[in-house]
Amino acid sequence: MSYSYDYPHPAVTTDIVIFTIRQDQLKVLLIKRARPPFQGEWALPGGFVNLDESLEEGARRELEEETGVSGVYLEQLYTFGRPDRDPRERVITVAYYALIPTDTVEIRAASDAEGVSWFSLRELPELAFDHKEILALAHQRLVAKLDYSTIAFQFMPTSFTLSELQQVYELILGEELDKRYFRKRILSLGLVKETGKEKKAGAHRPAKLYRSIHPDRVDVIK
Amino acid sequence: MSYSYDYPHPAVTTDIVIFTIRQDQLKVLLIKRARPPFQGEWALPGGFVNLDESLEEGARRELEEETGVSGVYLEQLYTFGRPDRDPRERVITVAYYALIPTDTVEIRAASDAEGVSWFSLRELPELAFDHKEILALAHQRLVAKLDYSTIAFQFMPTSFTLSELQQVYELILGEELDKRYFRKRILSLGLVKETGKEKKAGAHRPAKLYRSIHPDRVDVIK
DNA sequence: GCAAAAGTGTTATCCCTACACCCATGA
DNA sequence: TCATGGGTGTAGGGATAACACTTTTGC
Repeated sequence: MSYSYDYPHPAVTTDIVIFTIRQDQLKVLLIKRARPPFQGEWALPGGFVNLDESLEEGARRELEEETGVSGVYLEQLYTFGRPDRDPRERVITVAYYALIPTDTVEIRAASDAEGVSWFSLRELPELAFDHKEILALAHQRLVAKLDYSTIAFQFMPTSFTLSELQQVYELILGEELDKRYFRKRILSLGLVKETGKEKKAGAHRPAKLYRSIHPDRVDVIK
Repeated sequence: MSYSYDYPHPAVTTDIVIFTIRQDQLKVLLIKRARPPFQGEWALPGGFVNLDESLEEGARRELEEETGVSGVYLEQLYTFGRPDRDPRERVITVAYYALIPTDTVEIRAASDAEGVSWFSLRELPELAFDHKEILALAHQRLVAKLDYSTIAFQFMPTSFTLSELQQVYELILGEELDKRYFRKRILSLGLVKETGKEKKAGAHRPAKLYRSIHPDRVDVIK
């Protein structure tokens, strides 16, 4: 079977930068390429877009194939199309990034052996294609969005404490925040509400649990 | 001549939202489609990406073909890929937006007869494909960037008065700004400098002319 | 001399920041 | 009772917002 066109067509893929927080670090999912080009090197998960699916559907399909996760936050990042970015043929990739909540149970990447693994942004290996550039842009976008949106909530489980949320901000920003100001600011947005439950976590006062008012939405704030 | 692939490939185009300021209005360039689909309807300029050019090169080529203009600000906006957005075949379009300075001499769209024309954002015709959506997103991006970048400078000629710059902000934002605060703020950025020349424009005090320190760059501010 | 846009300072308000102690719990 | 993280208020400083009159020119 072969497909013919009157003029040349590029291939179109989606690549996904999948972020999560594990072990108090911001991590990204990479897969070890099983085939050339760049065989044996680490790369972002991704693949060709089917002709009957939208770009976002393609990205979600790849995301689910690699991690088994669905229904998480996914946003288009940028489209990369340098003519020589893939040695096989002209490949244009529409890059997305996804945020996976911290409690999402055992996603496939748990097993290192399969060639799928979480990497801290501080300890990235060499990456295939222009994936280093894609990852850097995704990270930059994420950091920028912390400032003017509720994107960080997408890393949180259904209910969470304000200290947990603050830790997520601190991890991504790489700096410590003032506890009182952080709490005042988050609560003043009116975008989280108390669940009425508490989280007991050891020999100290239990923390109130909150949940997002719009768990499926990222609000622009400020 | 025909091109064959082992699996189906989409077509990839670039479409460009070309903004300028004319007649005290924010305008966008549209072309009347000469061929089906959507023959006779207005659409954004754009076209297929050549296999040996990058996406941005393709967009600049289209921009120059439609307007004769080169060297202006151009930024990737978003990639649109609904499977049914073009009735002919699967077409994925990488949308860009461009800003053209107000003084750029007679660009081709001047002649309405050729089926190329400037439209005020307030008086848009029906648009082909999903171009209404693309244009709306470009406008939204432009408005957002006014707030935290020097993108408005890209509409200005090489030298300009602060009142002219303020008018551009007011036009795009659709609201009046305080003259003193505006001047203080712009000057405090340190991104414009006096040319030493003045602009005489009628029966009133001449205005100092300024120019951008980085005419080729959009700085993030605040 | 008058009409028209250019140019200029001060004050009040709000928001952000910095900062330290008590509370509830488990061991 | 002690160690641990949860939870709370206030005062000072800096940035923002509001506001009106004088200057320079062409006619």
